[in-house]
Formats: sequence, C-alpha cells, structure tokens
Amino acid sequence: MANYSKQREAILNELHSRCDHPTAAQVYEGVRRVIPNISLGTVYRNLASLVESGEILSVTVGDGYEHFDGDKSFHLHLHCKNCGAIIDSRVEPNKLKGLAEFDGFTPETSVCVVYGLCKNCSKQ
Amino acid sequence: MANYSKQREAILNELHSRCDHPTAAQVYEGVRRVIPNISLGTVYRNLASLVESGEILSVTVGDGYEHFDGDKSFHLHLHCKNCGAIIDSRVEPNKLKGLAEFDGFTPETSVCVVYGLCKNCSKQ
DNA sequence: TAAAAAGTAGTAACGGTTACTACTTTTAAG
DNA sequence: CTTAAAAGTAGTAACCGTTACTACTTTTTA
Repeated sequence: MANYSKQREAILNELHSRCDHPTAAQVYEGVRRVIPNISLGTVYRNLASLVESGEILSVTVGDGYEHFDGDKSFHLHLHCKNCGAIIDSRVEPNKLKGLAEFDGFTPETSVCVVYGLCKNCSKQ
Repeated sequence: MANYSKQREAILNELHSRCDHPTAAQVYEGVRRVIPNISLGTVYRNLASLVESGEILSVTVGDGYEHFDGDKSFHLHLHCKNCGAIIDSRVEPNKLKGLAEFDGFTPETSVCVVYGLCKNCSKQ
C-alpha cells in the first residue's frame, strides 16, 4: 500500500474525528496523544501529501496559519474577523450571490477558490 | 482625509489597473515604476490595511504567497495546480455545487470562505 | 530473508511577512 | 502662513510558520 504509515493514518484519523479546522500545530498536538514522539515535520509532510492527493482540504483565512478540513463536501467557511472562528455553513450555492445572513453570521466579503487544472494544462 | 498617502493611492491604482492577482512583491515591482524608492514594508502595510477596510480582497491558493484582488464583485478564482495560474470565472453561483467545467477548467475541489462577523461578535 | 524503497525523528535553515526606529509628510490649530 | 501634533514612510532587523536535510527505522518487494 503506497503512502502508508501509522503516522499518516493517525493524522487522517485525527482530522476525521474532529469537526473544526485545525492548524498543523493543532493536528500535531492531537496526534501526540496517540504517537507521543511523532515529529512536527512528519505532520506537515503528511498534511501536504493528503491535500495533494485530495483526501483533505486546505483552508486559509488570512490569520497566518494554514487550516485543514477532513470534510470534502460542499460547504462554506464563515470566518469571523473578530474572534477568528471558522464556522461551517450548509447554505445552498444558489444563495451565495446575495450573501444574506447565514446562521446569524454577518457577511462582508467572500473568496471562492476552485482547485484543478486550467484548459492548457488539462490537455497535456 | 484619513489613511491618505500618495503611496497608498499608487498601490490601490496599481491593483485596479491590472486584471491579475498579484502578490505583495509584484505590487511592489509595479508601484516602483511610479514611486521608485517606495519601501516593500509600505506595500505590505497598505495592502493589509486595504484588506482590513474592505477596499480589496486577499486570495490565498496554497502557493505560499498572499495574492490581492482589486475586483470585489462575486466571482470564482480557478487555480491551476499545474501552472499556478489564477483565472477569474463569472460562473453563476447556482452552478457552483456541480462544479462542472468552467471555461475549459477541470475542477477537483473548491474552498469558499466568507469573511465577516459571527453571531456572537455581531452582537457586541 | 535480505536488499531496495519509502517513511520518520530531530534539527537546521528558509523566506514571506511583520516589527521597529529615525525621518518625512500630512493634518489641524493658532 | 506658521508650527506642533499626528500619521505615514524608508530601510532594515527580526519573527515564525513552514520546509529541507541527514541519519535512522519501517515497509515493501523479489
């Protein structure tokens, strides 16, 4: 089995067992309860690899940290610029444009990024 | 006039006069043609301030750089993981969920972040 | 079972970004 | 206009989240 290691499995399991959007350091803290001597570098390397393979998502909100999300289903991330919280929202995509209030959240701006291959790179 | 300086104006003008999504270093290079001795720190400070005040948007795609966008209208950012391009897409929000092919782009995953204030912080 | 391949722990280094200080420009009061 | 307070800048040093590197361990393959 390619890419297998108990460390990688523990990291993926940690992400799936929590419903927030932890940073690499937070994943590291969580996994240390299972593998006490795991290296922070190992966490970073596996998280990058899991993002690359599409098993998890990377979310950046402008707080200086990269956040990770084990939930790949379509949903919005509501980022509070005051307390820094990242809240999941199941708002319907066709309500996106208006950006009306979701879950009591007061939206100001939104940034949607779609990852994939552009026209030219798809051909290669 | 609060927050005024010719440097800030030149930075905002640089962002509005181009239709890509430059990094701080790229904005710096552009503005240097108008103000040759402008400081990179000044560019960073004003870009952060312009994002804070909502005059421009910050876009992160996972390439290690923060990108900036002078266009605040609703649109998607299509990020090619091969060549690194960031392409604007005017796709209708109600077509978001399916993530069908936009402009010849082959989508894999998407991350949408809405910035604002959460329920608790809105009350304060 | 043994060697090649792949992954890890621990640490040093990287580099985009931020903080800091002396100086300049803008603002506002007299 | 003059002038002092307030705000912004240039240049540089430092920060810190992340990445790279080396010796070692685990997994895979023949």
